[in-house]
Amino acid sequence: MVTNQLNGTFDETDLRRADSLAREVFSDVANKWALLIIEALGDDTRRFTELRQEVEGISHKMLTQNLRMLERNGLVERTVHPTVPPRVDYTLTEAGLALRKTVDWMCDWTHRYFTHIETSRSRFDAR
Amino acid sequence: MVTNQLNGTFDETDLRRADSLAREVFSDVANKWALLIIEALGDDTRRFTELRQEVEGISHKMLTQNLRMLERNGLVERTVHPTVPPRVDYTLTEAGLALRKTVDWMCDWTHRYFTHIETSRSRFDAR
DNA sequence: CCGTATCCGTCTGGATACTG
DNA sequence: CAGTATCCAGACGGATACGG
Repeated sequence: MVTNQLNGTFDETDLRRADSLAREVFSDVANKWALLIIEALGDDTRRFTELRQEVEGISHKMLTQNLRMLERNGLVERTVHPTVPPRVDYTLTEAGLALRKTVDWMCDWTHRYFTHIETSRSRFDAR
Repeated sequence: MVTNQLNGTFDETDLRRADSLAREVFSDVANKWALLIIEALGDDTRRFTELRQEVEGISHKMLTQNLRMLERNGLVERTVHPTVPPRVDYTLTEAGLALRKTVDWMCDWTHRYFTHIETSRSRFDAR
């Protein structure tokens, strides 16, 4: 489980609280769109429509939904400019940036094991 | 996008192939159950039923499904012992172990930003 | 013990239309 | 431009049963 990384600075109930939260956040964040959005945000500030273009194949609905979720968990900051037409900027918070590092590593991994994956797939599919 | 990590040792078509594969693998792997299974496997060898217990809440079906997927992508090795009753062992491959490191980091992250996330959530939910 | 197949409700997620 | 609401097809995922 996700809790075997916990160090022992909490008491019993805190531990259980941390546990269930960790599990919740993990379920929230460990999904395709969320991670792709985080990756797309990078170090910059992005507008809604920019993100929509950069995260290929994402629908309007999924984008708002995931952005709300990321905002709720404190990974993304949303700033609304009261102009006409409205302009909304999204930026990664410090926590978001930290998580992005791990997403970067996942991307690295994908490319490092590119060949391995490809051959393993065709070997598997050959049955 | 996931491709901005590519270094230039491929030609045009290879690049596009690597791109779409990366995207595919990313979609496969970036899901709750897959990551929890990888985390549960750890450095050891696990049997089907052991995994079923360790990954809390996973159903029989989801476990087999994800294990097949991980096997196909070369993250998990499956060895069948021809005994009665049958015994099947699952182990992370080198690629799997490498990916597990990033999952570990994600878990670390969850705990490091525990407080931040919690306060951000209650702040958000207060509206 | 491990795996596959089937059934069937639930939820996801896309398309569309409408507000500020 | 950004966001919300509604509708609905199709995928997901759990329960169950059966086979090796």
